[in-house]
Amino acid sequence: MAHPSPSFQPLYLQIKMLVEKGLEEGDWQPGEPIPSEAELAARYEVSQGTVRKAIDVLAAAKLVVRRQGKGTFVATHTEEKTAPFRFLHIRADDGRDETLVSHLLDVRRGKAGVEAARLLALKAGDAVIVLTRVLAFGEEPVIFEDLTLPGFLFRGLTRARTEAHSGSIYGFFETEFGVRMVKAKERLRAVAADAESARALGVPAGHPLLAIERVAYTYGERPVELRRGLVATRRHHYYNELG
Amino acid sequence: MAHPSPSFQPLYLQIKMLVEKGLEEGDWQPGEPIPSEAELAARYEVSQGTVRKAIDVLAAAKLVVRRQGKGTFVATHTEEKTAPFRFLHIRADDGRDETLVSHLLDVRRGKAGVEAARLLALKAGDAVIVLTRVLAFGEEPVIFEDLTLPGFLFRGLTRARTEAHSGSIYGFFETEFGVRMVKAKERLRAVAADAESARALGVPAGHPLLAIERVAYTYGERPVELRRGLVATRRHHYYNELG
DNA sequence: CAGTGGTCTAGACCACATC
DNA sequence: ATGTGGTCTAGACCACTGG
Repeated sequence: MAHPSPSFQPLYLQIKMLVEKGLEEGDWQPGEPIPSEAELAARYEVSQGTVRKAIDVLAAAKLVVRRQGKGTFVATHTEEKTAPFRFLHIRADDGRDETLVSHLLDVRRGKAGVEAARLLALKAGDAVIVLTRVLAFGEEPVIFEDLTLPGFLFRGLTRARTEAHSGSIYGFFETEFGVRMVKAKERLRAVAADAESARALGVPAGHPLLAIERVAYTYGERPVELRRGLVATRRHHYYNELG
Repeated sequence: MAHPSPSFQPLYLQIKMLVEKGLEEGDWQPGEPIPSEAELAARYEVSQGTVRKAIDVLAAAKLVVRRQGKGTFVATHTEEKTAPFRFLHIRADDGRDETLVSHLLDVRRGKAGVEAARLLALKAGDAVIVLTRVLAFGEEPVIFEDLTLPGFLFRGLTRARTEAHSGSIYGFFETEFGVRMVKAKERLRAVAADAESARALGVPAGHPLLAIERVAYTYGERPVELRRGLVATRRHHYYNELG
């Protein structure tokens, strides 16, 4: 049955928002299936084609994943098979995929400075947690980075719990804190290594490094992570495709 | 009328390939409309819905642009209104959009080295044209780059003709040589400025620069440009969104 | 086998642009 | 008024998955 049109937006976008709200509110967990198209069509009293268009949009934004014959699943960062490091754009020059190892250097609590507060939509002085780590590809340290997280979303995050978790850190955030990264914006610059980062990455002080500033977002464009990384681009590079 | 299914691929992908071939062969020029969905449906004897799905794919790949009420148009790099610099990811830190000025330093013909030949799918020694230029944002020189082009595609490219053209260089390639850039892959690194680039960009020798290597492609994944740029990230950065 | 997403059709109507 | 793309429906059938 049709809803003739008591609205401005097309029906399928309204349905999309309803399903998105369900995702946001945790009606279905990451990795689990959402209701079938037929069921959603019945529930919202629209045709299956309209539900399909709605889910097309969500799938394009990678909030859900379709699997023919099985169903539509809530996207997750924890699945080995598909893409455990969807947001990692650093690649080896020779194309090998080396094992990625994280060395956690520090976890501390603090207060947000004005800049971090602005980028994370907090107030200056709000509680934050800052992780510092080095990522090594194979044996070689390649990335030295800080992650700044809003304290109220990551209560109970400790060094031990973080180290206990294997796999991508976004998988950890997802399973342990229910925070799902959905989108990110990055700004890249070239900078000279200072003493600390030079030591961490095994390059001489003053060596050129690729600086990446990332703000990552959950549903509804809400920023939930600020990351500043320094990358030694000796045998690795940042890869990007432009369409 | 339906074609029951004498094939492996879905019908709409077959239609998509037919339309894409038309684009590739220049049946319709950049900026001009392709035939209406109804006409394509009649021509290929499929339903309009199937044509729509085919065009959806082409629109997602930005080969065409839909405009409601007007038609579907061949994408172009020459239109001021939409996005004259679709592939330029360098932005000012403060978000201003300064006028972009190109200073062409050199145009010369030469032979492809092994590396350039590999990336451009040529044979080493094949004729290439190399442009060298500086891009300035406002008054400030920001990018110093080389463009290496296959000679056989850009016959008659001269310094004078290049300078005569205003707007994006991809617009120039499109209108003057019929070469349309459709996609590109980039690799970014941090490097130290050598004497030449330091002079061109107004930074001290050894200053960290963002090095961007781009291979740009036309239809069918055919590489047609190799670009190596050095970016002074004093008050500018490389912007990227991750989905 | 039944259930899921994927394709395809035919037709109605809406929103927008142009004449 | 006409032509374009955009939405929506109802129903048929295909392709794939799993019990």
